[in-house]
Amino acid sequence: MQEPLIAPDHRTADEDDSVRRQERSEVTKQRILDASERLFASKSFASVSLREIAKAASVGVATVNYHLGSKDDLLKAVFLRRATELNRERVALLSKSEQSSNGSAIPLRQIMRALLLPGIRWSFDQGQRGLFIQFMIRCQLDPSSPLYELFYRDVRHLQRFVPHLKRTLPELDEADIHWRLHFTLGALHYTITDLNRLDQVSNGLCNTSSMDETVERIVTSSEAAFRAGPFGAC
Amino acid sequence: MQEPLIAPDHRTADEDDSVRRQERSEVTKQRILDASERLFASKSFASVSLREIAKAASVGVATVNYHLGSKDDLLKAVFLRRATELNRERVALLSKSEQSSNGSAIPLRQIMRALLLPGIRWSFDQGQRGLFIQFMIRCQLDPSSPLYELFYRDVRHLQRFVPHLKRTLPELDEADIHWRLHFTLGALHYTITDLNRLDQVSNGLCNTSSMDETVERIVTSSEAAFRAGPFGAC
DNA sequence: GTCTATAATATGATAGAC
DNA sequence: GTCTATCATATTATAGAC
Repeated sequence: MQEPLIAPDHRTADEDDSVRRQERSEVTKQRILDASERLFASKSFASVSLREIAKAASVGVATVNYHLGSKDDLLKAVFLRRATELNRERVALLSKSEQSSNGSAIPLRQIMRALLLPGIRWSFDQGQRGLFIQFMIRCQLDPSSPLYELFYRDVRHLQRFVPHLKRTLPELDEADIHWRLHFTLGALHYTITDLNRLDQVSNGLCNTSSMDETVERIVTSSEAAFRAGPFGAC
Repeated sequence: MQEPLIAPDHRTADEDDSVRRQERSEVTKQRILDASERLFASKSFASVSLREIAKAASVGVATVNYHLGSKDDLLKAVFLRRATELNRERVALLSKSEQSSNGSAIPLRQIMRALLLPGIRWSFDQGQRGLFIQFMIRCQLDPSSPLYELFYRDVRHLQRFVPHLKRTLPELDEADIHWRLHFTLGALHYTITDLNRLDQVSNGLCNTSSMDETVERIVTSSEAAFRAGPFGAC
């Protein structure tokens, strides 16, 4: 796993060979993960076969097993390769806003943007990130996926948003905030996985191809939902 | 398929037998559909096997095929048994509001309730309806399900809401309305399929066991999102 | 490391007895 | 109508050659 600590100029010809082979191996592994990500994004976990994956990655079936173990392990590897990255982006945006507000409450719009922008941005990515985020959200709703439980543990980064929302909206209690956070995430997930349906329902009236417009629209909508005063008072 | 038009008292003993057998057959078919609904609600389409279904319905594998045909046909039958019912409920609530408002615009809260109440109500149903709505939403997001395309055609009942929203909120243009309808449906779907996650994230702080509270909260939140003024103007 | 070949098992669908 | 038995096929996983 670890690169040997010997300086390159002290390597023998055999050692050089070994390093080159390791690099080639890593490339193959990533190619398998890429192919898996692509397939899992467009089909449910159970309906993708290892043979399909092997074919898409241009390797033999055994190579998949060699690098990534069982099918369940493969799925976890696909997930783990990028999962934390998204949450890190969210929290990074939140921290940046925290710093620039110099000790006073973060404006609601900035909190919403930190929560929503990374997911939307990834979903508009034409490359692997766009595929990944679809795969990720689909797995969350697929109870037959081995990741299902994993998601339920991954809630800490969301909880980081709560104290900031409380401070910015002191008239809301914590339950209010959690409920609206939930509805906001619903809008986000539906937007990421099913923007085509909006196209369909609206007969192409909505411009779903602009990332900036999509972000501004969902941020505006979510902000308004949060501003709706405490629950009992209406 | 059709019940014979002969009056019961003119039936021979053989005909009575035939009718009884038909009824028993229908019961078996419904039992298979119930079992399928239950399994598809908790696992993805591809990961449920016909053998599991047969076992759950206490029939042989061949009986499933006899009554429902192929696996794809079975899924469609499970779907069709209840699919239109939900949309009918929505449109019925909308029509009722239309009548009671006597020619003037329907209050926004009533429109939201017509859109959201049936789905939430079904999801709180302890029986088969609660299972069905989970199955339905999951299939919508599962591109390997044979129903995937079907959903994209099923948009007319949603479009019925648009003119009413336009009339109630004349400051919004049609694109605004479609976008917010989209976000509202996202919140709804996420609430139906993943209310447990809210429990988890909020550490049990939110009372997710009350249907009335859930409805009022999502209606309040969606109403506020629709009231957020036209998109360009903020 | 990567392949081909194969083992062990599971699946959807159907034939045929009752 | 419903069952058991079976077909043809597909699957995951692994053994063994190179």
